[in-house]
Formats: sequence, C-alpha cells, structure tokens
Amino acid sequence: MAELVQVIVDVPTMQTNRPYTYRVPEHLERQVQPGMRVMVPFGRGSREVQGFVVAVDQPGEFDGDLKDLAGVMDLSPVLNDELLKLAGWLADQTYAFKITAFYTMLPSLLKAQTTRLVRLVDEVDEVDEQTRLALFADQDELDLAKVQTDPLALSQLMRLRRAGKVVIDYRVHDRARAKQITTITPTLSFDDYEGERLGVLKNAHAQRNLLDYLQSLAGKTVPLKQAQEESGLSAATFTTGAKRGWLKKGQAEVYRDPSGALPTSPTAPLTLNQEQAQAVKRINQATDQRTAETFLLQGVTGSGKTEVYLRAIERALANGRSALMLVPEISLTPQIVSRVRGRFGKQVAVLHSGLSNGERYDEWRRIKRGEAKVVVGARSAVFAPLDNVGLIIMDEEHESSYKQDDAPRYHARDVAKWRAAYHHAPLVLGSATPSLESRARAATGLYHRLTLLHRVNQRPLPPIQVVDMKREVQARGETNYSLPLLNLLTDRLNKGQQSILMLNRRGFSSFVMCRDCGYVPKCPNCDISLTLHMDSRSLKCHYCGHEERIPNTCPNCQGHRIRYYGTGTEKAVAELQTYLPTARIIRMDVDTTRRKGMHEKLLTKFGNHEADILLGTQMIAKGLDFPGVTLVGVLNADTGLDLPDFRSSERTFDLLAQVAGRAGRADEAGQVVIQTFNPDNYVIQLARAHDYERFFVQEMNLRKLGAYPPYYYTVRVMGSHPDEQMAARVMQAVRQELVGQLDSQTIILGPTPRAIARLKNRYYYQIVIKYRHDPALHARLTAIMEGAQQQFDRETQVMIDPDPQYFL
DNA sequence: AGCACGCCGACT
DNA sequence: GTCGGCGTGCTC
Repeated sequence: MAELVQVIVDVPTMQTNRPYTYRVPEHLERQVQPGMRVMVPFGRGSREVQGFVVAVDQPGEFDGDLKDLAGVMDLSPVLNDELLKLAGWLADQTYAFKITAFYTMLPSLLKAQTTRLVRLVDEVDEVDEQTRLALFADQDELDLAKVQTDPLALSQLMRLRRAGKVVIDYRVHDRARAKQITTITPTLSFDDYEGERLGVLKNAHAQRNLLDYLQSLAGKTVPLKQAQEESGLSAATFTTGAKRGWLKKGQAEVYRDPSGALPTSPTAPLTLNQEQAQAVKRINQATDQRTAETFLLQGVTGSGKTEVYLRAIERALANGRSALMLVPEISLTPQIVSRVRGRFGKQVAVLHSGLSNGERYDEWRRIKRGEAKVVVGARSAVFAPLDNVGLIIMDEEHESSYKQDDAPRYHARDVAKWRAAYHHAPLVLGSATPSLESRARAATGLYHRLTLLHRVNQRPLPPIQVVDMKREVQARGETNYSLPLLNLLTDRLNKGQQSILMLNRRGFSSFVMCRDCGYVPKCPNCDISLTLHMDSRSLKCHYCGHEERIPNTCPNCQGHRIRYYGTGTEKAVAELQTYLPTARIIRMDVDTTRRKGMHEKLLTKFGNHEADILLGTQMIAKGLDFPGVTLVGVLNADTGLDLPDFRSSERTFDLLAQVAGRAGRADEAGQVVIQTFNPDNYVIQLARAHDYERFFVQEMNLRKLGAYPPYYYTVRVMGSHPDEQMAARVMQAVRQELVGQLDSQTIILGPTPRAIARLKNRYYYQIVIKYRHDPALHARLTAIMEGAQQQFDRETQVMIDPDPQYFL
C-alpha cells in the first residue's frame, strides 16, 4: 500500500526541479502508481498544481510536515517505466526541467489547465458596493485571468484580498476527454415493430420510416449520426422514437478520426532490387537477433528507401513487435501516409502537426492501448508510447527539424538511439545526403552503412546545368531568370509539361530600405530588420510579432525613395509572368500557405495539372513526387552559402540534391537548372555532379580545419537579461566558471552578443564551447544552470543548447 | 509560477 | 507614522 509518493510538480523553475514528498490519503492508496498525474497542494495558501508521480513508497529526505495528495488524475499511468526513465535522461542531457521533459513526451491535452477564480467572502457589506459592481458585476466569481490585463482592477482585487474580503480558488482541470457520441439501439423485436406500425397514423411518414429502419437494424446499436444518414430521418424523429419506447439512446466513446475518409486501399509490396533486398536482409537480421545496431541507409533520391522501410516494419510486426517511423514534418505528406496505411492498415497511427489536440490525444491513446503498432510521425513522435519496439526508422535523418529549438533542446536522433538501445531494436537512419555526423560514424564503423546507388526506375539522375548569373545580369540587367532557364521553361510550356522553380530564401527575406540614406526599419523590441508583408501592407517582426505600417518617407532622412529590397516569391512570379504571359503559375511560400490546408490544396492543384509552374521557397523541395515535372530550376542557389554558419555549405548541398531529385521521377527524363553567382563554388560543382561522397570528403576537411562537428562537439550557453550590461556580465561570469575547469583541448568562444542581440526586449550573449572528450563539462554546465538563479537576479535567464543547429 | 516576507519612498 | 512599491526566498 502506497503511503508516500515522490512528485515532480508543474512549476518549471530550477529551484523546484526535484521530487516533493506527499502523503497518500487512505482512499487513494490503491490507485496511485508511478507515471500517473496527480494534483497536489503546493506552496502557501490553497494553491493546487498538477504533478507527476515518479516514485512510490520511497521515503524522501524531507523531514518537515508532509501534505496530502489532493487527487489522482489518471486510472492508469500515462508514463510507463521506460518513458519515466527516458524523461530523466532527457532532462539531464538537455539541461531542461523534469516537468518540461514530461510534458514534451505527452499530448498537450494532458497538461491540465489551472484557473484562478476570485470569490467574494460572505460579508460583502464591508466592501464598497461600487467596487464590487465594477469588478464582479452581478457574478459572485471572477476569472482572474480575465482581469490580469487590467492593472487597476488587479490592484483593487489585491487590496480586497489583503483585507480578507475575497479569496482565490485554484481549480486544476484535466482537459483530456474522450469524445462521446450519441447512439441509438432498437428496443423491440421485429414482430413488435409490426405491431407498433398499426398504431401509427397513416400520414405519419417519418414515423413509419423510422419503424422500418429500426426493424432493419435487427437489434444493432449504431451512432445516431449514421442512423440519420442511412434513414434520411431527422434527429427529432429519433427523439420521438425514444419517447415512444421504440429505441434507446446511449453514449459511446469514439476516437476522433484524423484520417478523415481517406480511402486506404491495400497496396502490395513492390519488388525489391538487389540493393534493396540486401539492405532489408541486414536490417531484418538485426531485428530478429534483437541487436540495437544503427544503420545508415544511404540512397539517392528515387532509390526506393521507403520500400526498404516498409519491409523492415513488416518483419518487426511479424516478430510481434511494434515499429516507429520518423519523418520530417514537411514530408509527412498524404502521399507517404497513404503508402504506410496502404500496407499496414488500421495498425498505423499518424502524428503530425495538422491534428487537433483532441485527435492527437486519441492517436496517442490508440498507441498506448496497443491498437496501433506502427507509428508514423514527426519529431515528437519519437516519444510515442509504444511497447516492445522492434524497429525505429528515421527518414531524412540530416533534417535540422529533428532538433527542437526550445527546451528541452533534444535531437530526435539521440532519443531514437536511446529507445533503440532500451528495446534492443535496430535504428535505421535514411538519407540521400546524410548529416556529416552520421556519415562519419558510418566511416568509423560505429554505424553500419547500407547503400542504394541505383534508382528503382533505372533512370539516371537528371542532368544539372549551372548558369552563371553574373554574366546574365551583366548582359541583360537585373533579373531572376537566365536565358537558358527561360528557354527551357518555354519549351516545357509548349510541350504541356510542368516545371518547379525554387527560390532559396534561407537567411534572407525581403525588407524595406531607403535608397538615399540606406536606412532599414528595425523592430523596436528586437533589433532586427522588419520583413515586408504585402498582403497586409505592413512590416512585421518575425520574432516578436511587432507590426507597423510601411513608411512613405524615410524616418531617418525624410527622403521619399524608400523601396523594397530582396526578392520575394511574389516579385519572382510577377517577373516570370511578364516573360511567360500564358503560363499558369502557383506561388507557394509562407504567405500563401499560412491558412490551414492551403499547402495541400496548392499541391493537389499542381498535381492535377491545373498549373504549369510551381514557384516556391524551400518547402517545395521536400518529398514531393509529381510525375509530370520534367524541369526543376533553382533561381538563386547561393543565398545561404555565405552565411556565418559552419553548416551553410552542408545545408545548401542538401537542398540542391533534394530539388534535383524532383525532376523526372517518372517516364519523362528530367532536367535541372541551377542559377548562381558562384558557379565555381565546390558546393555547386559537387551538387551538379550528384557527388555526395566527394562533398563529404571535402567538407570534412574544412570541418577539421575549423574544429567543427563532427570533429568536435559543440554546446552553446546563452544568457539573457533586459539590461545589456547585465547580460554581458552574466556570461562573463559563466566563462569564469568554466575556464581552467575543462579539458585542455576544449575551446571556449565568447561571450559575444548574439547575431540577434535583442529579442523581446531582452539582450542575448552567448558562449560556444567546442570539445572532443570532456568528462567534466556536463556536470559543470548543470551546476551553472542550477546556480544561475541564486547567483544573479531574477531577470537573468541562462539556457544551454547542446549540439546547436545554428550558431546565429 | 505565485505567494509571503521584508525593507525603503510618498501619502493620510 | 502607514500603505504599498518590488527584491528575495521558499514551496513537500
């Protein structure tokens, strides 16, 4: 019988980042288990918070007065033993709070909402009637959150509270609800319905039809909605039926169905070529033998990696185990989902960002109950509550979206490795352009490398033509389109074939600049240039959301020549339309796809050949498969090449390889055009040659010279404060705590102000640490996180980002 | 996070 | 003299 429990409470601060001990009242003794959510009183007053039970019946060190658990929120644990352990590891590795780790692993509905209600105590006569009316109107309770923004009301309430005239109640409410639907069940026998029919008036058609319908059900319970559709009768008719005792209404719990009515016709496995068969064989061996081996499946675009995944999943299932397949959000398209569903049917659960909170919760429950054995999802799906995992797949493993860029700053690849080791399951990392880290590990034998060099359709990779834009611009003036590209576009248009054009906007966006004095409007809070949004005719800050009107005159020199800079897709489309007046062009960028579902809608439209050219940003590069596309153009390949980021070459190479793979997926041969101002750059040249391996070798040399990953590991320590001096001082102190304490090969860079030094009125300074092997570092950094609050004032924030994707 | 405690300025 | 500002410490 549990008498004591250890609870991690939902108060995300360093000081409370440890278990608190609670007594278990008798009536809860039988219920409470580790991994369950509970409600506990915390702090003075009547405050109640949600928490997670991490241990039962282990007496804590605390010897003060214990409080009682207020309630248990779950019937069975939401976190099993594996996930509890994983959360501990995750928090430790990413320097995050334990509570943050728990919530990251669970659907958001399991985070209870707390409301604070202000209630008047009985003797109101003492309270000024005017005040009472102003604040409470005729209610006796008031949601504090609604008043929070009104400083006057807030201070009045606080005064009343001090005087004991009002109290604040805390209510924790669980938002996790199973969806309920109404059902109907016939209550009479076939013959009895015949009897009822005699008692119904001849012209009561609806009722007669209802009797017919109920008869046809033969006692079966059906959802009311379905009954209405099948019978064509109204809800009111069924209500009348219930009153007459012909049927019974009931409630049933259902899963919200995120797949919609998507027909998933079963698809047969494709025939494997020899390379694929070899890869499948090796992976399946590991699955059978339960070895937690990591494979790097390196296959050119179109080499049939997905089929390898599906075969490997099949084997895991055949062994009675489950499988997890991670894909980047952007390639979690209906195409890939229907392919997995087609093979494994209802055993598949899909987790993607398009799900509502309720749908996500339901998919999570299906997985947890063991009804779904295959999970396909983006980054956070790596925490799917699967039991007995037999295989983990991570497609496009080089994608930077696998790294979460707020706390906990985990990389899904590391979590996948942890879980694979826990379950003794193989992990398959798939990519055409692996991350240098993974490719290097395959080179040392840490990962087992599997290669797919041939495309399944036997077609060669499309030829890539590199066009020097310096010459084009010299000859024809400022333009986004070279003659070779225009000629090919015209040719495709004449043949009725489709083209895709990509505008590389990495590290680059359109902004407004004064042509007289060079003034660029900046965000008053964040010190970064405001981006131009033509749809709302405004300037917006991408970081804090600040918005202002486009100025007519320059605020700096009062000049009138304030113009737009940078090439947006909008401008690129307009220019293209002047060259090709008859072409039907679809523009795809953040602006045209902001509304939910627009992304798919535009792609479907293009897929149906309702347009000739798809012009968009990076988002068009991934995972699209349009057989009709025979020309792919990259308008500005080098944007992003010169960013002060050691990974910019790698990302550019990946991007070019990705888009090149979009051409000629089907029968027609494809052609790729890359426009660039740096035609001789090695990234461009090796992308043109489709030569990842040489790129790998060359880039590794540069990384070695610069002491960058994968030769060195990196950690970024960021400190922020509303006062710039303080931010700098904090990071200076952090540096002092590290200097002399670390390995002799470890390099400490900074502190330096971050590229975006001010965000939301806070100043940021950072230190980057590069190290090869430094056993003392982790403990040092943990100590810095723990000490930061005590050492500095409350406004100080210290964040640690292990293995950052960007240093900017 | 949210609350109490405690120590300094402008009001009855 | 007190009311109330926000810096600091603590929450089983």
